[in-house]
Amino acid sequence: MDHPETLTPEPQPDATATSSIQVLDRVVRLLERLGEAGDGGEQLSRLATGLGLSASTVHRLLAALEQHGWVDREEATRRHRLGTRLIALAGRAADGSGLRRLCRPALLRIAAETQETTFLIVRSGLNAVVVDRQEGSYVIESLTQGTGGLLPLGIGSGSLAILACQPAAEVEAILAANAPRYREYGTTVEAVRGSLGGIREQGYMLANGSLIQGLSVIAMPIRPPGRDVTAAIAINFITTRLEPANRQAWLTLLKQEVQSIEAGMSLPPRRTRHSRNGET
Amino acid sequence: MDHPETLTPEPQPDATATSSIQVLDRVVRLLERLGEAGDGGEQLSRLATGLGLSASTVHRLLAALEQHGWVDREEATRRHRLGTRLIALAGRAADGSGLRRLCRPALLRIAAETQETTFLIVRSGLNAVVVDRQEGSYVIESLTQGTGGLLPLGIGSGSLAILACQPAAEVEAILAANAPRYREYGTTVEAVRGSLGGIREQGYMLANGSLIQGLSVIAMPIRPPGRDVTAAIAINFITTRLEPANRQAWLTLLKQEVQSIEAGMSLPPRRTRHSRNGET
DNA sequence: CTTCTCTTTTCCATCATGTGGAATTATATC
DNA sequence: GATATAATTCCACATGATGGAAAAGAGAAG
Repeated sequence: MDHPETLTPEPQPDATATSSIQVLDRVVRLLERLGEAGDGGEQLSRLATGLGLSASTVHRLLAALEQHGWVDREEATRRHRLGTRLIALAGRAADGSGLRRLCRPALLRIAAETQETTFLIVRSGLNAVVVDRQEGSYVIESLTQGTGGLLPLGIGSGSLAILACQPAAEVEAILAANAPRYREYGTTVEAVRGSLGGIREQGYMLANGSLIQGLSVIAMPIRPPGRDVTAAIAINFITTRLEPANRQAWLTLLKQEVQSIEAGMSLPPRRTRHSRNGET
Repeated sequence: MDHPETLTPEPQPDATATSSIQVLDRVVRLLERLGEAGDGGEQLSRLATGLGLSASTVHRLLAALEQHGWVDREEATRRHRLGTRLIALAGRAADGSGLRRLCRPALLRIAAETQETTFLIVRSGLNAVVVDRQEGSYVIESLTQGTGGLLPLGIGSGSLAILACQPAAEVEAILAANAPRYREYGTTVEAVRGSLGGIREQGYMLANGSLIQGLSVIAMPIRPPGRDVTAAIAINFITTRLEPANRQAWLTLLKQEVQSIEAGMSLPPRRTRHSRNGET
């Protein structure tokens, strides 16, 4: 039960969510660290020290993960990176709720109409994740998130729109938990909390270069009748391109599309009677 | 009679790759099964029987996965589905190799020029995965794969283009391994093998409605100077829109873009030491 | 409301399973 | 070629994952 580590300064002060299954926790931390590695990938020894695990353990984990395609290994450099199989898994995850499929036509229409890049954003615990993205003609790649992009709830307009629609108690919990991260983005809990009221009243978030210089965003939460709000659609504009004249038109368009999506979700969760009778 | 306890066929059906870590294997199988579940998600008991595991084990696994955001749970229906966190992880996986970032501008240009939907496809073990996708004006959603789409190597034009560029020995191994799956797609090992020669000669794959009725595809492998070929770009056309007059133009355009990508990859960080010590 | 059935969750004794140190082999650096 | 560093294999050990049993919930039917 004791860990007589000689060189490890701290056992694990980080304590990223620890569940009842040790291996799993380690695998998750391992993959997350791999995700942070740059293009070159990461080498075993570095991962081992970074995670505070023995090289043999990391080696075993990596080998197992590689067998499942969750980790790819460049033979030449002997470096590891996240495996392509994860991409396939995530594709299913994105389709799983049906939300992406449901929203894609709307994203397409909005992107086509506004000529701007449009996003579908979904809550993921304390974060917001870009689930789908539709390019407009004006590409502002470097400033915006790609599919799979992750931001703390409260950072980014779509993220704010989602946060604003959570129950009050949960909002506070989220704010508290994310507080340390806000600093990284140059904002504070107070500032974030301050934005929420307006969003709730108006039903949308309008950012005029407030998060990123020169980038304006219109974001609107998707509020399915019965269920929780966990998604939003956001349109990114180069600030100079979002003229007041257009703004109202885009808001109307967005509102319209969102309502149509919500209508599509109002069908009650399909009740599945277990009629499966394959094996006996 | 309800409990299929009578047989307990095999503790390990061994159908899927089994690594040295039992929990991991189970988690992978669990997630994959969740991925196959429809929009409604899957319930614990069904997962348990489907995987041949005890309910308590599955419960523990699900709880742990949920803590990490890898599984989402709809409280109302008590059903489980793949978690949104996986989407974020996959985003990093897709960016990890730098390939997606490198290719996106090309995808954008091609999609803009041809007005058709364009794909970046990457090898993932025995499969090919859609890593990125750019919509054109003509949306043919239902026929084509979304991001994360998975097909066996050999099925689909991009997939074929990648397969054609693998070393001969590996091609045969892949064909043999995928043979059972080809049948599901209405083709055979021989047919697939037959297509490869032409691709190698021409340097691209042109499908005129051969895989899917009415859908034509031009696909070209990305062949980085030193490394293995693991990616391809594909353009999907409604067959009637791919006129012979345009075909050559699109091929030229594609070739040009691919070459530019290859040029961008030609600066690998590490030099490749030539220590042949393979299997003998 | 009561009863019955099916599903999910908790508990716990058991031992299979994953663990890390040490030894070995491969690879990079000088 | 020599040295240093990283990757891999081996192994005895006890930690941590396991499944059965039983409790707690959730519906459905009477």
